[in-house]
Amino acid sequence: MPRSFLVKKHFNASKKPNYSELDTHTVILSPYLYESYPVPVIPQPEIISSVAYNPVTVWTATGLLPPPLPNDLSPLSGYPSSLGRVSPPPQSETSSKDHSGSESPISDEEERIQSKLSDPHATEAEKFQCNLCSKTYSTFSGLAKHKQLHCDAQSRKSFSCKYCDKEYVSLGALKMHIRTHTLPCVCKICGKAFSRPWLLQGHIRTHTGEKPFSCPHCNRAFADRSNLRAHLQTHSDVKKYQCKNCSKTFSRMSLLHKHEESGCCVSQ
DNA sequence: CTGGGGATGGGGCCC
DNA sequence: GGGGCCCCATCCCCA
Repeated sequence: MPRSFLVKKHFNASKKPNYSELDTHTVILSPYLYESYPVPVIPQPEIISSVAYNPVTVWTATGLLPPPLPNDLSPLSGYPSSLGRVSPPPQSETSSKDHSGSESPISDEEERIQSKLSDPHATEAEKFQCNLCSKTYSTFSGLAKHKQLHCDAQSRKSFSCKYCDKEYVSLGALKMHIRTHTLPCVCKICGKAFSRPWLLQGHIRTHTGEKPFSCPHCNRAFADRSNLRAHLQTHSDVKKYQCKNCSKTFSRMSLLHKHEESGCCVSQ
């Protein structure tokens, strides 16, 4: 899966991009002032109607303050249940999970049958017509169900992004998606932009060195919970991702993929 | 080459 | 409806 349209990040000094060129709309505030935390700069989008779009308000310092370090951050108390469970198979195409694919799974015929089954008068002449697709129903409830499950949802699927082909059934979903284009959350130190505040928050930890997630088995600490979770796999004898052929286990799916690509599964 | 850490994106859920 | 958070996934880099 492509990592998205975001510009590939390079944190090595030798590869550090000129973030000031990323977005001419961004304003880089003076660095090293994190007692006030970064203020996101919202490019004024023209991707949706001005009526619909409601720019994100300026954040307050409290809104971006790093979370306190609760005691239950330790994986011992908070993680085992999730860590122990088996991950679902990876999605073959994440874009298929977005809101654009939210059509009702109920076919027209099934819907009609459902409508009739649920209504004792379904055999009567159909007199309730959908004003969107002209389909007729014998009862109002049948029509209402149709509109709720199918037609209204389709008619609402009209919020499309001007930056890409994606469509969304709700304005909120579109707004969130648009943030991935406009990247309104800008780091005051390096100017890097993010789509969501918590992404920026995690990024800020790379500057501050804050690592609130500590491993209960060793002295390591991590700035990101997911990375701690991955690290905990390294302490496990039986790791989460197993090769179907040689039964070797790996702490990360990427390692399993590498293993498979190296020829283990091909040779058997 | 392999394993692991760092960084980050997106969907989903909850409030 | 929106924001915050969680979880999963992935890419990149390094030892």
